[in-house]
Amino acid sequence: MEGNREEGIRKGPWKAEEDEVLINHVRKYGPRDWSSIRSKGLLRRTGKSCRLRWVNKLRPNLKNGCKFSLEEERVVIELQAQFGNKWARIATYLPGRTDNDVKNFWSSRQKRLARILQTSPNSSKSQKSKGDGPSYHEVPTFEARNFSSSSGESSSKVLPRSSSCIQNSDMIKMVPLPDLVNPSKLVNFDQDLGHQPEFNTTEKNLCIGSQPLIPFPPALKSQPDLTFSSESEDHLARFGDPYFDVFGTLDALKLGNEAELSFGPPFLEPTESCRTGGAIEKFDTTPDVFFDDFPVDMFDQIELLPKSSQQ
DNA sequence: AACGCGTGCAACCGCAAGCTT
DNA sequence: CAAGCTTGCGGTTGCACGCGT
Repeated sequence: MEGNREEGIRKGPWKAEEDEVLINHVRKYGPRDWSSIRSKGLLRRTGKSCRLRWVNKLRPNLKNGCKFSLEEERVVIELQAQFGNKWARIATYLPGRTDNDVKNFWSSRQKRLARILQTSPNSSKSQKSKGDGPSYHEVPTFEARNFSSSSGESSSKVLPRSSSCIQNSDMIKMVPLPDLVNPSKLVNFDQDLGHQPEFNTTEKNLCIGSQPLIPFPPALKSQPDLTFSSESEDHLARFGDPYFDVFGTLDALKLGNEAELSFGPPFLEPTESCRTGGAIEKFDTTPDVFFDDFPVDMFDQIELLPKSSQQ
């Protein structure tokens, strides 16, 4: 429309001066009229670029440079299962996080997971001790280190695979992963994650134990609360089935015949790890270092507890 | 010390929805 | 009602950094 005025458009990393101009604009006019920033000659950036910069970096109360906490990871995982790749929507459940953050987090996670699952099956160190049969039909116990950054001390709890993982009320309620961890379904892994249309929307809150996981932002008061899919409930019901391949891919990894899972209050450590050294990254990884590489959620899909009024 | 690789993040692009005229 | 414009969203890409070899 305006011909070659495009030529003057600046791209690439933002300078501090540009940020300042943008912030001043928002102070004066609010976070809108992005395109006027360029038309007024304040910046040689497109309105889109300005908006993106504001939303992703300059907006107040952003958790910039802060790793996703375990709680946040769970929220993302559960909401992604429910909403699909609706990053903006998911981000509204995560104060201080942007859709870009969520998107990047998820994409990194996907890559990591895909890589692990790709390389694991023939890994010599993972399999050889397991014998001939499909390892995932064995019944190992499973250990996960305490994810807390506080110390190497972890109050591990053994979770026999064939037993119910539902812990008592102050513990995380464990729900087995859906088929996405079933190696036979890996081909369509991404697609499968992208849509799970069977999720219902009834009155439930996202909780860990008896605690609501996160407060829902006011803007979402009209949103249906998170729910637990019938599919997940089905997995839950099947969890006692020794042939239900919840941890199959674990066997394919470095998991031996035994592993423990530890859950409990320290596991729920909130996000204060921000800017203090990346607790998640640094959680104790003693011998079972496989956990470092392991997608956290492979074991810990959270259960959404019904509101008391519901049952 | 150098190199390669993996990862995280910032930013761009195209498309779609919503709004305004 | 339609066209143009703005805003928002999701996918993708490129770069910088850290880590292992």
